[in-house]
Amino acid sequence: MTSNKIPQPVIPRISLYYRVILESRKKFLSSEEISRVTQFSSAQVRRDLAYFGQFGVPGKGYNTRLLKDAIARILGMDRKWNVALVGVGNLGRALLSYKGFSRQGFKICCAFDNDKQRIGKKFNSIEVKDVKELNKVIRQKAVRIAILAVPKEVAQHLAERLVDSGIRAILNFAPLRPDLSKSVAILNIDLSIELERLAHYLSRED
Amino acid sequence: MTSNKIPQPVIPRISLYYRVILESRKKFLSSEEISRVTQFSSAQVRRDLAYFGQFGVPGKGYNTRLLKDAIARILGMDRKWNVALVGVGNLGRALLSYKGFSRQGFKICCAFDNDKQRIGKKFNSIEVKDVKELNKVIRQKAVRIAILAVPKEVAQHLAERLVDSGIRAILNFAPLRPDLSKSVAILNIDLSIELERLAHYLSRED
DNA sequence: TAGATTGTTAATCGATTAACAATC
DNA sequence: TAGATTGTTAATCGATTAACAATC
Repeated sequence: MTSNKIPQPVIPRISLYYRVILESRKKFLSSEEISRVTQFSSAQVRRDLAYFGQFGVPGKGYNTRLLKDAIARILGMDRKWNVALVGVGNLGRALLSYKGFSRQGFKICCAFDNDKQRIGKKFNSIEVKDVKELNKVIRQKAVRIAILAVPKEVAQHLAERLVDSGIRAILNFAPLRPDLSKSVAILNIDLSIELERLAHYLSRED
Repeated sequence: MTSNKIPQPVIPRISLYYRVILESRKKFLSSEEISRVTQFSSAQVRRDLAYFGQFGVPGKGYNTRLLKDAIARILGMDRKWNVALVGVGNLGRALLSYKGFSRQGFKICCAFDNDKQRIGKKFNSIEVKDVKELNKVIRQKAVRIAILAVPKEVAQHLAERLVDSGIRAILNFAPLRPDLSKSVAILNIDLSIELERLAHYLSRED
């Protein structure tokens, strides 16, 4: 029923459809209407949704309330997720203060650093713990998602410790791709690579 | 010579090869060696590089110094890039302080905000300017890359103003995809979508 | 019923890979 | 020369799209 042979790009697109639905006040939305807002073709909208079931009504479109619930379930947004944060530098603190996460059901429930200056301090009412306690705390709270915002030199090591602690999915901001068991999901947000893509684009221009 | 029909995923991979080359102390690197580090197949490494020319020596591999220079040229890393920052909230300040950018030739040369509390303040020796001056300053400095780190409510408007000011490439952190002329490159870093991908992955697991 | 829009299939497009002749 | 590795082609794989019968 769920993901049998779903193309990689489908889930991120479904997230975008979800936003459109959340913001719509209409009872029904057609694939054509979703297409207009997201810029994906209506055929793609229908195909993407059809991977997960039959949510539409021919001639009318998709019942917004039902589709919202269906997508929430697909994306795991029908529940709350605890998230562990490793690294409370500039970026880590920015993420701690970001209100958007909680609005979507993600709660940073613990934060770790190795810097004595930071340990014990509170940011956004989360107390920074010594990274030595990482394993203990994550196990105890049964956290499964982590955000890794540490220097590249320690990223591989800490990613491994996260997995040892029970983490199953990592959002990694270090400019290094940790090499982990294939059963752990890791998404790399690599700002240098994105900037290089832009620089390449401009270099071609002139 | 440059990009005629280069598949989208090529440039980000080339960025990763570039890192491997920068960190290698060997005179020659084979596609097989690059493959081992990056986890892309050696055929893919050769194919990707071949889009841009013939850099290798059959039987030996790629001359590291020559390949480094070639890729630097491809990625536009053979020069410096000025970058404008719009939005000096938590995330914007984190990006201002990030040392990694300058190491790669990107320099945040100006920063803008609409918050009186922030205007005039200096972060990392960059003075925050009133967003009203955005057009004037960006034109005058002839900046072509911008980082957009503002709330989603104002992202579309500010993206348009950036383009009006001469910006040709935008790294956007707002959870909204600005709709711009196709001739402007825009890359969206959308943390909500990435977290939803992870949540989806975990939801399938159990 | 007539009009609208879904869900799905087959055709197309785009990217990756395997294999190997060419070459150092 | 023998050994190694490139650059490239053809085959394969994966994702998107166009089209339309089914259906409300």
